[in-house]
Amino acid sequence: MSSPPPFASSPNIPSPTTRLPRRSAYTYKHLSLLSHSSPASPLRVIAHIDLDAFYAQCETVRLGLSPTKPLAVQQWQGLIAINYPAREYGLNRHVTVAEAKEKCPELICQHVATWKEGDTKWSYGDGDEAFKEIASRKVSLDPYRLQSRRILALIKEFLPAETQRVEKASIDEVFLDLSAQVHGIMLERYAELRGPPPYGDPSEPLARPPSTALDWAADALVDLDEGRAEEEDPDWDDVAMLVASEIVRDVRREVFEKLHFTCSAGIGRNKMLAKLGSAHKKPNNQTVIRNRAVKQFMSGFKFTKIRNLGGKLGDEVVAAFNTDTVSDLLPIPIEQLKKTLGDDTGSWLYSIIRGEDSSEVNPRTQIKSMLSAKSFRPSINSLDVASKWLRIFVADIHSRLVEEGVLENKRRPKTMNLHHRQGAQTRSKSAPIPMGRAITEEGLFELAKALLAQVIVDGRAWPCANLSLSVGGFEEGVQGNKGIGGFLVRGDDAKALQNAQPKDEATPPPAAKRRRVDDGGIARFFGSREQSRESSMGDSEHRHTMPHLAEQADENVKDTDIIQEERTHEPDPLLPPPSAQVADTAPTSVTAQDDQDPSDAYVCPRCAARMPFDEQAEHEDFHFAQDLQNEQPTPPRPVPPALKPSTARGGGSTRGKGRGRPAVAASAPEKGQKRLQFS
DNA sequence: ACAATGACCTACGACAT
DNA sequence: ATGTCGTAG
Repeated sequence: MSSPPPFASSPNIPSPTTRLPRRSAYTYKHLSLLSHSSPASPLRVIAHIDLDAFYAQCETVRLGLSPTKPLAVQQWQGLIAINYPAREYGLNRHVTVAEAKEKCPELICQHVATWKEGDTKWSYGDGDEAFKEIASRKVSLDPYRLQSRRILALIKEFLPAETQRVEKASIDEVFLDLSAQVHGIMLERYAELRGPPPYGDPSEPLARPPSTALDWAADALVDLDEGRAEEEDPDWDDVAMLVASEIVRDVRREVFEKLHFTCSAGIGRNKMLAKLGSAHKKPNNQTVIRNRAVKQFMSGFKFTKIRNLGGKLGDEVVAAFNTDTVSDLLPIPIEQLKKTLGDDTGSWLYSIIRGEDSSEVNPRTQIKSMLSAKSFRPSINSLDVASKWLRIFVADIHSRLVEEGVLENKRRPKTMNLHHRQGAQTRSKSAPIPMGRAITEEGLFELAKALLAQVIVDGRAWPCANLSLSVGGFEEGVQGNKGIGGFLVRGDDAKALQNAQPKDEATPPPAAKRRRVDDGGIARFFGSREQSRESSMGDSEHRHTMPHLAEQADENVKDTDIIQEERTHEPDPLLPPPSAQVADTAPTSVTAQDDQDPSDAYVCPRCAARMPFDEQAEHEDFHFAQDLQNEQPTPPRPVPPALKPSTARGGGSTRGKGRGRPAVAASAPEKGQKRLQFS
């Protein structure tokens, strides 16, 4: 327990004077990293927001009920969500409806919406009735997706666009990287943070923040680490947390006032801590895990509560070390973790139980796939019945595609997957969704049937216990998409145009030309017939940005796919802006700021380069980028846990290098890396 | 009172081929 | 590119 606190201002060493240190543990560099939401900034602030009993709240809101009434969401005979008032009665998932009503007679059990064969839309109905018709209905989570979208949209609207970084983590959770916004607010509030670093040296510590107590309002604060006192003066990380906490409170208030949903939130220096924090106090509360409280907070947990340790990997760790608590794991040396779990997983675990997690908030709010599925209670036994379900899946997926903006061609899926299960065996088939033509229900249906046919041909298909259909590989509409994929597609379409002969319009594509029988059969339904029908509906006009020339060109399709996948990663080669040339060649001989500054020029405090004022921002960006490259030869340690127990660990063979994450990750074997970013 | 459970539905990502 | 598996809520 006497391990040194992370930062230099440690009160560990009895200071000769009882006076407080006047310097912050944080530097100008840390502050600058903060403004760029860099995971390397120790000042980083991440929030996790989690809607309280989300499905239940959706129903309460939809029905206009008082949120104090106990309510549960029913699916067939089970309960899949229980609101907090109902939990007071000791209800939990998987009491049956009958048991629940016994414990809480006034409980409202609302059944989820369902699709019924032949329906053009899901609908709400009586729960008993739904259960009777379980064989002909499937549940729809659409109402919840809709609310989820509204909430997400509101949050994105509320946060300043310039600094927002929002990741949709699930239907009822988001991560916010508040670093950049917090940085801006801190500069506004504290003039002492604004200037350039003394001597132009970014490694100079910041001045200490005012030592007045911070006002944490009603936030739940986590207990401090041992040896830390509440009276210990705040540093800038505390200030950053406080500012973030204010933002989160405002977000939550907005969501409540505008949409009537309550949520819980966690605020911490990374995603893992934020996530643990949001679950700490529910409902309708927010928890701040200050850096000075991280150890205390973490040590109380079972590590199986930590993301990625809730499954097989967690079991493996439990088995290997005979404990499920964080605190029991802490004394285990990293070498032993690595030996037992593999290098990557071992060092990832070592960090994560110490509250370190450098994973980034992925600014992504759109879904990547959608799936519609049904488990068959008595299994089904015929193609006929299966086809009927495929119809429903397609209707479901198609209507969701419409909401996704596929009709306006904003985004469209590339592939379709069909999963099939009988008993323990599970099989899946997938196929590309023909490009360049409108996506129609009919087309999707025929494609789905073709996939099912493949499964049946493959082997025994009946009785079938589960079927699911999904579409994925969503691509941006071509407007905003400068990716080479889109470019080549365009080129290919053009080629297709040249090759295509009028014959295609008149006759179905000659089957003889096709090597693969499956392709042919499928593509026909997205072919010219569908196409002409679509265009007559005036749909294709929407896609003017990408000239899908109304040609179907089966033979050419195979040429198109090759490059598709290579959507290159972003790290643009950090080209120094013109004004930075000096910096490149003139090393860090920063010494004298001999700026007798003629007021028409800006002189960079770091490299003494002289430039017009309006190039200053760009130039600073250059240094920032350069710093990133210089100080973290390899990205500090994102090291996602190597999942896949079988391969990642044991053999220690890291030869799977060809795949996985881009470029930089390749330089993984870091020697004597310092990992100084936190200490 | 509470934890652990199992079935279900949806979604994401890694990896093997 | 297709298929399987692990994880999570």
